Amino acid sequence: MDKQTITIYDVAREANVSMATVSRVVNGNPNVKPTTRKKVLEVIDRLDYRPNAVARGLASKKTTTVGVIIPDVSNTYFSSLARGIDDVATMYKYNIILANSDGNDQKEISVLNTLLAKQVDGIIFMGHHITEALRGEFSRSKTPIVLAGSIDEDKQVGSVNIDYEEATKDAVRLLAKNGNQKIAFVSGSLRDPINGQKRLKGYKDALKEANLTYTEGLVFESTYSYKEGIKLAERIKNSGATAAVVTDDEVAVGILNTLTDSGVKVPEDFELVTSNNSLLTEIARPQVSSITQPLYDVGAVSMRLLTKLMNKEEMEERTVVLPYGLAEKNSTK
Amino acid sequence: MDKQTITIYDVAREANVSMATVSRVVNGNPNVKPTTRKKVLEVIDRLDYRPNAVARGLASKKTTTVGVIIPDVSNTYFSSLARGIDDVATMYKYNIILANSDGNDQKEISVLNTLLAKQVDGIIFMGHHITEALRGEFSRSKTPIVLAGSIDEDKQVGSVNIDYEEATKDAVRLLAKNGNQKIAFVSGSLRDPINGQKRLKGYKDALKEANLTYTEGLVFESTYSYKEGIKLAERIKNSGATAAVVTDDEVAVGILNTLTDSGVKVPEDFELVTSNNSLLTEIARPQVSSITQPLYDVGAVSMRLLTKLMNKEEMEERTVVLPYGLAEKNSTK
DNA sequence: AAAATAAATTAAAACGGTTGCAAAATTTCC
DNA sequence: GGAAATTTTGCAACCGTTTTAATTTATTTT
Repeated sequence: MDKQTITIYDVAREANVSMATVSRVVNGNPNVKPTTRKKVLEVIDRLDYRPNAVARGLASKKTTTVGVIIPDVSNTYFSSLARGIDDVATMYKYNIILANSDGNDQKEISVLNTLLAKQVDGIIFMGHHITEALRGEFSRSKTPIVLAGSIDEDKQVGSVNIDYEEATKDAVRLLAKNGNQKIAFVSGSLRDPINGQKRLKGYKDALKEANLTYTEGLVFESTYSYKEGIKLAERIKNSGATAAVVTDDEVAVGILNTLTDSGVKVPEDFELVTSNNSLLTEIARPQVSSITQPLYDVGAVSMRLLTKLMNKEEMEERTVVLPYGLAEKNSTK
Repeated sequence: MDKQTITIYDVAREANVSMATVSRVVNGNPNVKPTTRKKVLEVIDRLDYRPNAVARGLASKKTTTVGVIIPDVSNTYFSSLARGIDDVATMYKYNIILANSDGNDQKEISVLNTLLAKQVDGIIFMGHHITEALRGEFSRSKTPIVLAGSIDEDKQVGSVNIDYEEATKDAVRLLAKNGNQKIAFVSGSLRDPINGQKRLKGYKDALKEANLTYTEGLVFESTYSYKEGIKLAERIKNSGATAAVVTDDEVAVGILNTLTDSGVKVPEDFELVTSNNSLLTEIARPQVSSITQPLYDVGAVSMRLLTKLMNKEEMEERTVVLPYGLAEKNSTK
């Protein structure tokens, strides 16, 4: 009953050659006489033969598939990276298996293992905090791995990021220059080294530079959501801060809208700089000044780097740092 | 040099059983004596054996992988669907290969073919307009396919959607009820049957119902982007419309912000209803009334439907229509 | 306790390709 | 025209599982 699938063997028979020759034709191997190639191609076309990628994968030990571990595709930050990843993957004839982890330590490990079981040729990992266990899995596996928009001290794997520390510093500098004495730092989990180490350090350093004192009371940790921003607004206002650097656009806009709705004038009474320069910053009124990150490129470059690792190409540096910018809009003076 | 991979054969040898028995243990086949099972599991654990999914796929003709064709992951509408798809996929032990098509006819076909070559067990397709060529590929392949948030007359494949026609009708009814005589219809490409057939029909029907006349001058076709909304605002205003149903939130907010910035009072002078109820509708000021669609669920249900098709379960209906709602916020009176 | 039945296990054939090596065919060179 | 060199081709092992049919072992039945 099954519309039986036609195999390389069928093609070989019809074309009066061996499977080996068909395989060579399919793989563009040059050691085939032009006339033979033509004959085989005709049969392939006539039978509408399509090589079974699974069988190929088994025989060649290459699946032309890479695994992508992502906290949440429906989050624009990550989906922008994902888009960059897929575009470059496609360019190099790879497909991506996309797996959401919710940034959950357990899921990250289990998903990593299923990806390895599926024999992906490489892995791109996006996450917040890399646990010791995960790091262990990373080094155990001989499959190349690249971190995209995620950092880890252990430089065993490749990674692509921007200089979060300097970027945050620039943002705080701007706020300090504008005369703010109390600048809040509103970030996601400080467990994420991007926040807890890089950005926080940038914040502290910039304060010091401006002769401002660091107080824990001005540091706010939150989850990434608009609602969280709304909740936070009151507390930030009460802290006496007159400005804030925020690491997430949703949170930033939540704060902005809440303050504005309660009569606070932005930027006159309160200044705000956020970090991802997403569409939200354009839509909000006033528009929100923001650090700009080349998200798509971070993804694209990660995948490019991964292709090099998969090809075992020699390379200078596997830790890439992309340039960032600062877009001054209307939430800063 | 290669940390050589350990195979089912190694486990068999170490455990003094045949590969077949190991295979049964791994697959939870009950026909294994408990003591044997235990012995094998110990060896598996000791050797840290992990079944090669590619070999399994070849032997069993099942890859526990489904292909997902998506116009653009970085678009929140689709990434919401994608998230629902992946969650249910994970629940049923499937992984997804995600491939962006940009809604491009050519890419859709080529991507479909590589997914089939990779022997995915099923496919979820999201797209705007299904060409004859694509439909041909669909029916040629015996791999189950489900359309998510996409429609096609040809009911050969499964699909999950909301009733776009009724939803649009409801939105227009609301605007008509509020006294608007000239209601604009701002949609994406009319080539997409969701717009060109369903929604447009709902729009026309509602107009008729309210004794309003349909004019082409009030129909605006645009691409889905904030910028496009900005451009459109002026034209819409000049059309004499005092209200609009918009099919995309970015476009809607673009229109809203532009009108507001130019002094038009919303909802007093102009009313607006959009269609996806994304975060943008909350962030914009005033907040935008919107049709509500269970995007995550559309994805989730699509995947659930696909699992049934992959299992060859008998079922009544493979065309699922999920409920929608209408959230009245501040862009309508 | 032998015969019949059921349960557990094994051997070996797929699954559909790739690839190293040897053989065959072709071309080159004197 | 024939040996040597080169290009094409085919053979067959291999990739790591699943799965069927056959065999062995254990359990019931009488």
